[in-house]
Amino acid sequence: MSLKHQVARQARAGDETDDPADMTQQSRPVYLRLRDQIAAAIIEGEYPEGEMLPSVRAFAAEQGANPLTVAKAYQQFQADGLVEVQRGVGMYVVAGAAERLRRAEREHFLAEEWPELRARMARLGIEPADLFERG
Amino acid sequence: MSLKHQVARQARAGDETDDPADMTQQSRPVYLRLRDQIAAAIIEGEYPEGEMLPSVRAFAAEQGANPLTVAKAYQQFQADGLVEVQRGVGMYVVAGAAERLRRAEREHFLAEEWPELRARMARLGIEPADLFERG
DNA sequence: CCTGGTGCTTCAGTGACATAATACAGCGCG
DNA sequence: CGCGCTGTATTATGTCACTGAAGCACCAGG
Repeated sequence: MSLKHQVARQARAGDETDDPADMTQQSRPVYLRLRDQIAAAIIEGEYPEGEMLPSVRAFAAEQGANPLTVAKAYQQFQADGLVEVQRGVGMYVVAGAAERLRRAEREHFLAEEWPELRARMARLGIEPADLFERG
Repeated sequence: MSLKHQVARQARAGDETDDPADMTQQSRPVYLRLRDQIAAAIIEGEYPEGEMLPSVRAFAAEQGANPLTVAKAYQQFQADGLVEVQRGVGMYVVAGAAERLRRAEREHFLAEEWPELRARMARLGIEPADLFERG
């Protein structure tokens, strides 16, 4: 068996523990998973600007989640002004949301994640150049 | 008003920090933080092979954590056979642990993390050149 | 022996997370 | 208007990860 370190699979409430000997799994909360999923969809134009996002109920049914959980994921986008809420109608992607989102995530990645990622790669003996040479 | 349990793990989309009450930004569990820290120390030879790891109590006191939490972090290493437990004495780093650990983490990184990391970088429009201009 | 170090087990509390059921508020359309 | 869709608020329930405190089991040395 392999070493099981810093994996981050998903095994949240309601899931069965497939491995009784190892119950130490930090699972990503559902609403954060959904949030990332939606963010990626917006950036990639899957939800075009000006278009309506799936309703919380529809998206919840599609993802097998609770509408409240979906609402929690959506909430962060409206808090950031990336979607406009028309109560009783739906939530619409505002103009420039995709670019703003990409810019913000890009900045966050370069400033926060990359440094420690680079240190970790160095520790593991991985050269950054190697990663882009292979397919 | 917002939901009662808002976990503003944002710091990403949106520079308008609307809510200063930025509490637990998805704080990584302590035992996982410690585990990574120890893994890095083993790989870098800070805890040489054959040497004893700090006792759970000592390490807990040093890190300001609970001994049980430290034990939980250690547990994964002994489960993977990277440390040898001598009950009543201490936990010792087995021979070849550093290399095995590096190899395993490297493998995991390349197989699991890198693909989606690469996809995400592509989505964010990050070129390899961008990564080295800052470092 | 006994004392002090180790790891390890048991019991318990707190809070986040997710879900459910219910109800309310706003909008569009026939 | 009434119906059906939207998001939102409220309350309650259940589960589980995380953490902690106290105590047990083991070993070495005086």
